[in-house]
Amino acid sequence: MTRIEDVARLAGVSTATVSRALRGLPTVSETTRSRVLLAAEQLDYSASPSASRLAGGKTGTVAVIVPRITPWFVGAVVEAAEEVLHRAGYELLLYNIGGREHARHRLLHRANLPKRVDAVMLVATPMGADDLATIASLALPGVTVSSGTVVPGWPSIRIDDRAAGRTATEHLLGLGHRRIACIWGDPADEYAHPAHLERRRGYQEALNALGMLPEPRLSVENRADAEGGRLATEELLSRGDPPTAIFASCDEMAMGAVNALRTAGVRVPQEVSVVGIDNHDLAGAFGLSTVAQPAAEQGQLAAGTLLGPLAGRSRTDGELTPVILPTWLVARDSTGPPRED
Amino acid sequence: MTRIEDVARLAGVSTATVSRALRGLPTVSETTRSRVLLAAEQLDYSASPSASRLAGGKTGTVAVIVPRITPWFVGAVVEAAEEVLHRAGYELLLYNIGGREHARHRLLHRANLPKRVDAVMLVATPMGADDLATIASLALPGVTVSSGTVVPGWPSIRIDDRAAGRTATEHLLGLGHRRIACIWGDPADEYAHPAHLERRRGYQEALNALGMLPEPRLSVENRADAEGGRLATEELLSRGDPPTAIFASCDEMAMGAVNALRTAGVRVPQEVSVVGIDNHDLAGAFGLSTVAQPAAEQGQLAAGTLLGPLAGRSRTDGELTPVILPTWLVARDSTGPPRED
DNA sequence: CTGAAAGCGCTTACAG
DNA sequence: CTGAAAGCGCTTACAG
Repeated sequence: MTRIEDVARLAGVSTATVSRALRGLPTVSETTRSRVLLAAEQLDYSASPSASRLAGGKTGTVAVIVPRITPWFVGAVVEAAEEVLHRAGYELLLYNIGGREHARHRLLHRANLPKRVDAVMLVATPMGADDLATIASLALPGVTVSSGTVVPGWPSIRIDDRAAGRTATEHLLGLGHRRIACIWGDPADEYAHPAHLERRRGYQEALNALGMLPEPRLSVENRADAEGGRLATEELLSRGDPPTAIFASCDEMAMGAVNALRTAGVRVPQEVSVVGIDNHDLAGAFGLSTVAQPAAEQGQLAAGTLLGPLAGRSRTDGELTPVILPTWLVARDSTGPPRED
Repeated sequence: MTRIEDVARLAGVSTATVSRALRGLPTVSETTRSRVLLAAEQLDYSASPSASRLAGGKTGTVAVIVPRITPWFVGAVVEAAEEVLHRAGYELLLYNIGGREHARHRLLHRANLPKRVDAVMLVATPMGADDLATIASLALPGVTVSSGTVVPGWPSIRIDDRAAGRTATEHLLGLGHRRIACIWGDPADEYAHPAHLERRRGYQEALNALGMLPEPRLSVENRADAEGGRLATEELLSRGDPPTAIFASCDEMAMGAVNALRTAGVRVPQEVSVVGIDNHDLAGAFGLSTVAQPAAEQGQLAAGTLLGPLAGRSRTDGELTPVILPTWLVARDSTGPPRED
């Protein structure tokens, strides 16, 4: 491994000058800089990250914290953020804290985040009060993406989940449906993502706006995935007097619902319509009507937000208004007018 | 930030002893160790990674290289590997080299991987001869997961893609189909993943075994996602004299195929059967028949494989037989006997 | 614009 | 089993 000293010797300058020249600091004459660059090139030199970090105090790394990796939304956000970050020369340390309490605890208490990274990005990861306090004590810059909870001092990027729920429900109402069920995800445990709750609230608001009251028996809660959607829908069907339409709080659940209906011999959308939220990668192939949210844009924006603080620019400490990205209806084949009885 | 010296002072020992005690080295008396542990606890001390790396030469980090993050298989592998790695105390640096040639080049030539990580995991990322030579010159331990190409000296974990293609096709043949189309992914560019080619070969072999010859007009190539499956299927339908069954080289394409068929008014499986490969997360909700492969297991195994070299144990340099995991048929609702004409 | 020197916070022979 | 000291390879005031 060639060291900075080798480059300094070859270029005939001090190591301090090599360091400055290679990092593009302005206090180096052009002729010196080019000499250094040439020498570094010849020796195929690049600085040791560990040494730079120890001496400079910056890690050039950001921690991306996710609750899972496989869900479509998480993957899309991380993928987009990764590109922005790497393009800007930063590394991405991935932490999946999942449902595993010890993983969350280890990350927050033992991982020593401030010594490992310069910034943190929280994707779809709600935090309890305890965790929020811990994070605040880290004094790292950060950003949250669709995380339900807001970290004081960090920008937040998200959609308006309640509005998305309203849009989905209004789509069904507009088609003429009046018996609309809601299947929604994530039971209310400590780390449940509030998005589903919000979306359900949107559903209720849309009904209320028409003077309707959501029927408790038309509301079923289950896991926020396809399997949960299937189970919730089976439960719904077992209760008798089925709805003419189902609003699901995410596309995975909606797909499970469509599957359960077809399995039960119920035609979609002729007998029952289904609408979800997200515009999952496979929603198109599924023919699923949904309310789309821009996932990649959220990842890009979030990463972009970090670039300033990473470069040392302290954030404008003004009040941080959340960035709320638009959602929009994408009507496909899983919704239609209710059957004429 | 408390430093090792603070702990040493409080415990009344040297920093060398603190370092040894905290890392669990055997050359420390139990009474000393517990004194050190207590002091570290009191001061909430944990070693600075940068300093440890610089002094010790180990990064405690592994690079996970992927071609994308959103595909189901990649996410499932990374998720499983992440858990094993973090549990063992290692960090995970994520590199998405995507289709971006400059990302691949930067990672291999500029990122200085040996100074950043102790090991590398290649997920579903085939490499050209040039890249292989570069990787070999890095002299890092590593492992490949379903990457098509094998890196000399690295274990490889994968499935038998050709056998999977055969199994899928034999399923259709067993149902009585004789006009079976193949839609398959990834055109043959330099970085195309060979899995699709192999799976298609399995399809051909299955036909050959029955004395049949694959018809060129029943074979269509397109992108390895739902959209590509849709387009390939539309092309197939436009050629007239359609098949009674379609084998798709991955589930995403299969879902796109089912969608294209339904959109064209063709019932699945009554008029045309569709089978994929992977057992994608949503294949169940989709009712898709498929040949399943164990993704999480591949991630776990791969991460486990790295643990030895990471701990300093040099690999048994014997010949590395690839670990080939089993695949199995999961018949759902998208396949059935051909229509009686 | 440039250099000498100190220092970042650990780990590792080496010696005892 | 333990410690003093050197060293890992950079960056950063400080001085000029």
